[in-house]
Parts: sequence; C-alpha cells; structure tokens
Amino acid sequence: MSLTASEESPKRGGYHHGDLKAALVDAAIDLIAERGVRGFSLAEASRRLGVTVAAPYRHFADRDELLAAVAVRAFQVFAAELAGGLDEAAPPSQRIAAMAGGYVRFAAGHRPLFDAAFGSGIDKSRYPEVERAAQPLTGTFLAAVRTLCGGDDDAADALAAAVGATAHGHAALLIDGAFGKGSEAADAAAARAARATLALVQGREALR
Amino acid sequence: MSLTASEESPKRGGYHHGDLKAALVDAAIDLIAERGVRGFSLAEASRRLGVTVAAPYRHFADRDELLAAVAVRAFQVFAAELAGGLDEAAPPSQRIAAMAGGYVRFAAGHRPLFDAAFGSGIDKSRYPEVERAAQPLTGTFLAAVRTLCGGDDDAADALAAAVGATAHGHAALLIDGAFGKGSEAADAAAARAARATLALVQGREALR
DNA sequence: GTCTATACCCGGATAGAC
DNA sequence: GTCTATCCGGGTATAGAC
Repeated sequence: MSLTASEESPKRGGYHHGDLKAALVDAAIDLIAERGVRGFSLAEASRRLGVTVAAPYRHFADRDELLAAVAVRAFQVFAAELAGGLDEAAPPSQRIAAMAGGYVRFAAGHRPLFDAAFGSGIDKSRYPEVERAAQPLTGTFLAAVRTLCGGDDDAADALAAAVGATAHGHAALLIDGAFGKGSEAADAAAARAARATLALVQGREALR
Repeated sequence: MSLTASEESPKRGGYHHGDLKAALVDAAIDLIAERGVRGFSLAEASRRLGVTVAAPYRHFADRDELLAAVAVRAFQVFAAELAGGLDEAAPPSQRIAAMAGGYVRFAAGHRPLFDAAFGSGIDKSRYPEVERAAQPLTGTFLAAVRTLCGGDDDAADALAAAVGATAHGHAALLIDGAFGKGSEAADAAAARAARATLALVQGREALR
C-alpha cells in the first residue's frame, strides 16, 4: 500500500506532521463520545494526539471553530447514511417512514456526531458552513416526500418539515433517556418514529 | 403585606440569610438565560447573590445538584403552564393540537427552563426527583389524549407519545434555530407543531 | 507547522473559624 | 448558615524560537 511519508512513523507521536487538522476532528469525536460536548477541550485533544496545546491554533481559531468542523462532518455522514439506507423499490410512504426510523437510529448509533450536530451550542450564525452542511439532510427528506406529493411543492415542504421534526423529536428524547437505555430503547424509538411518520402521512391533509 | 424577617433587608447583600437555596435556583435560571447551561457556574451565581463561593455547598452537594433543582422547577412550571392554557370547551383533537403548540411556545418563552429540563446534561439516574417532576407533563398529554381514544389505553399511550415527541421535535429545532429567530419563528413553529399534531390525530390508525 | 514556555483566568471543592 | 482562606486542577490563548 502506498503511504504518504507523513504516515510512516505511527510510533511515538503518530499523527504529528500528518494531517493534524483532520486528526483533531477525529479526536474531538472520540472525546465527545466519552465526555460529551461539555467535556471536550482543545487541550485534551492535543494531549491525545501527542502535540502541544498550541498546535491546534494553526488550524482552528478557537475551540468553537473545531466544534463547527465536527458539526460539518456530522451532517455529511448523517445525510450520506440516511440517503444510503433507502430502499428505492418501497412505496413512498414506507420510504419516508424508514427515513424517520433511520434518523433515530443514526442518533443512537452515532451519538457524538448527533451531539455535535445539534448539541454543540455553537453560534451557527458565526459558522455558515454548518448550515450549508445541514442542507443535504433537509434535501433528502424533501426528495423522499416529493414523490408522494406530486407537484404540490407547498404540501411537500410542509410534510417534509413535519416528518423531520417528528423524527428529530424521537431522536432527541431517546438521547435524553426518555425511552430508556440500550439498543432495545433505540429500536423502540426508531419504530415509534416510523409509525408516527406513517400517521403523519396518512393525515397530511391537516397540515395545510 | 406580611414579609418574613429575612426579607426586610434588601439592600447590601439582599438575599443572605434569606432563602439562599431558592435564590440560587433563581440566579441559576438568570445565568442560564444569559450564558447557557454551559456558562453557568456556582461561583458566578454566588457572586451575584453577594455570598461566597462556599455558601452554596450548604444547600447543594455540587453544581449538578443545583442544575437538577432547576430542572425540577422547570418541569413544574412547564406542566402548570401547559395544563393552564387548555380550553375545556374545545373538541379533543383541537385541545391536543393546542397542547403541542403550547409546548413549543413554552420552549420559546422560557428558554432557560427548557434548557434546564432537556439540555442540562445531568445524569438523571442520579436525580430521580427530576424524572418524578417530569411525570405530570407526560400525564397532561395522556389525559388530553384519553378523551379522544375512549377506553383504548394502548392507543392513547401510543398517540400521547407520538404527540409529545412531535411537539418536542418542533421545540428543539426552534431552539436550534432551524425555524429562524425571533417571535415570528416561534409562532410559526408552534403553528406547525399544532398542525402536525392534527395530522397525527387524523392518521392515528397507523400508530398501531 | 510545531514546540517551549508562560501568563492568565476561572471553576470546583474543602477546612476551620465564627 | 455563612465567611475566610486556600488548594488544586484545568482550559484558553499568545509570543517567540526552531
């Protein structure tokens, strides 16, 4: 395999002179997984990568800027995973319900990413990149809903927003522990979200 | 009006020797409103009340215990406000939809309380009081839904959970800025939540 | 692009006096 | 129940050398 020169000395230091910027994002995700967003710090991330606390400042202006980069990554993975899990053959309403279920399972299976995307507490107006990264996610919902609503764009927008909010609510409450803990709770929450989405689709006349 | 002795010296120190415990909860809410949960600290709260940093430890074992107390207060106010805003005369489906709207408006109008209730990051298993305080909220949803579902308790449980999650999703996304900022955004989110709830009620057959 | 060194500030938490 | 005094640890951020 063809390694770049920078990847050849994994011992003692490992990442230095590699892609520190990307490594910091990875380390941040690990840290968030272990200690939550609040427990994440540039200092600890640096320590784990074997660099000094000053090094990150070459790549990120401050802590929040790194968190924003993690959020961007999170939305990318999120959208990709959701879009990838779709069954093209299934009927539209089933596809939409499956998306809601997938949304919840993503939150359960990639909690640090979900936290970074929605619980990082960064000022999004300062990081428009984050909003931009979030758009494909919205787009995926919208695309799935459009096939159901024919040409009625207003109806599609309303339904997509409702489905997204419902999926998000189930995910957020799951993370909060309202559905219990463990993978059974996650499965239950995903199933509930999917069923609620079906109900939403059935009763969508009421949305307008 | 009959003041207790401790309330008679509002100048110079004010709260000392008053009900410091309650005052700390109030101060915490103010601080969360200004700096978010993450920016809240016992030290700063103490400073504002004119007591030393050691004083709070007579009333709370640590920072998290105070946050838990704030969460308890939050759920109490939340449930009371939600139950109080109900129009007994309205048809059941309208009442349920109005509750979802009220849920979102509460989040918008009492953001520090909403944050304390759902975004404080405390370990709820360590503070069962918080879960206990949250139950009336669930109960209010359940009661409203029961009138619609007749005797079918399973159906009522499922619908109440779905409505709660949908309301929560809209509230969380609003807080996150997904619906924009300002009171117009809040109103829009509340209206969307209410409509989505109506759709949920209409299509509730799909929940089982 | 990374390191050394450092200045700075802040929060948590405790012991012991009053 | 509150204060004084204090310790400890930790994070942010910068200047300047290499």
